[in-house]
Amino acid sequence: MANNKVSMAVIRRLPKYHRYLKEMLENGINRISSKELSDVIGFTASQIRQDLNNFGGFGQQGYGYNVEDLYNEIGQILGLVKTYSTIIIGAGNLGQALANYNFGSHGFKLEGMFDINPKVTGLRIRDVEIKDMDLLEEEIKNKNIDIAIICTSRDAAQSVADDLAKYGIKAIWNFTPVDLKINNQEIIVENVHLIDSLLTLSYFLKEK
Amino acid sequence: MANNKVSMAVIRRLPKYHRYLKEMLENGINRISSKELSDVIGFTASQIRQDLNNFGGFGQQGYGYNVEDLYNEIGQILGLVKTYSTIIIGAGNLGQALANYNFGSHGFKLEGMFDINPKVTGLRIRDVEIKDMDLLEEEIKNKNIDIAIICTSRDAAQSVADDLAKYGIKAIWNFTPVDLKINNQEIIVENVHLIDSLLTLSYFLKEK
DNA sequence: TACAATTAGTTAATTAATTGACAAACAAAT
DNA sequence: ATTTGTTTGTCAATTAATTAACTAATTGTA
Repeated sequence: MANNKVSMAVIRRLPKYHRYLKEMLENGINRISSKELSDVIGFTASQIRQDLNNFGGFGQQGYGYNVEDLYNEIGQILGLVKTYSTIIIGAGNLGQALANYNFGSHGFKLEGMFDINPKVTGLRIRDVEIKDMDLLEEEIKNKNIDIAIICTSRDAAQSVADDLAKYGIKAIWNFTPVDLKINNQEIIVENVHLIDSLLTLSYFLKEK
Repeated sequence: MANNKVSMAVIRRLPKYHRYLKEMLENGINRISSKELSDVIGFTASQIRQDLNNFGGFGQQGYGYNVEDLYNEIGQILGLVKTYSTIIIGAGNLGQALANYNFGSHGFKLEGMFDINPKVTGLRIRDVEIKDMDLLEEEIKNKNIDIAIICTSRDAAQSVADDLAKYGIKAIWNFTPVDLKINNQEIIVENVHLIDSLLTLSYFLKEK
């Protein structure tokens, strides 16, 4: 399973499956067919079966899928079996908001926050101290940080990303309106680009 | 131009064109070919030409595209010609962070913030007072609000969205981990789903 | 136990998206 | 004025993604 390359379109649907299955689990539903899942999630039943079969046959003919098993399988596929250590670079409004966001429940532990601004360094958000950027390298190496969340200004973003790459970060979750260029193909970069999302909304609003 | 239905894939690339063209404009570049744009933006030159031709022939053979004109054309397509009035529902960490985010520069004006929590109502963020939810209907109607940004808890999201629809909102930018169900097809809903983005990152991290 | 109903997995068909190719238009140089 | 090189817009070809159809396994029921 997962032998041939799975398309990006499929991968980006997985979190949605995961979300809906969790909800069903919480509601005590323990069995679901692709048809029923289709009705609530909005993908076609055929697509759901295709998607899941990229990773293996999790269902059973005549029965459907066991909700708990499928939820766990998808969690495994998404890598939610271990805890990832994260840091936030840039402790402005967005950085602080993300620090307060409850990613911990999904297995992402916030190990540190960094900023150059002396007005915020020393402050603590949810028991995590905001440290000066000078301590970044040491922290990444000592605590073996997996994921850096970049919430700096647009101008600082690329240079911070270069440093992170140098210090051995494994993944970058980027909230700045910049497409980060990282030479090392081993490093995962996921961009959020909030403005792009807002402009897409704006496009459709104008169309009406 | 823009006669036949433009695909979602194309529309979601427009903000990226807009971003890169703005940067070029700021750097004093006033002429660009699809080939050159391809090199910096990462789409193929063919795709760029196809994308732009969904909306009209903005270029000229032998010359390329005028950066300023193209930037303005895409801005127009994205609806960035008028100012949209927005409100934020849910003035917790994320709501406050978004209030401080500089969307104003793109033509989105924050007209109000709302929360049920008396600990935050009355506070002011960037000159915008956080009001009680009781005043939501009045504000939307009086100030003719275009876009509501939902930053409430997961549990409150759908009920807030139902109210917004009732009060005549035109678009919803949703930051809660819920797929909002709005019957009125005229209302635009754009979901951000930060967790989905993080889980996608997690997937690729696990793959390594 | 037999039979009808259900449903996953899989292959085929269809549709959508991307890439390639090329003629016509234009710019720049001689 | 002519020629050469560039580059778009567009059509065709290709590739990717989605949907439909079908088979075989299993469930539930009589």
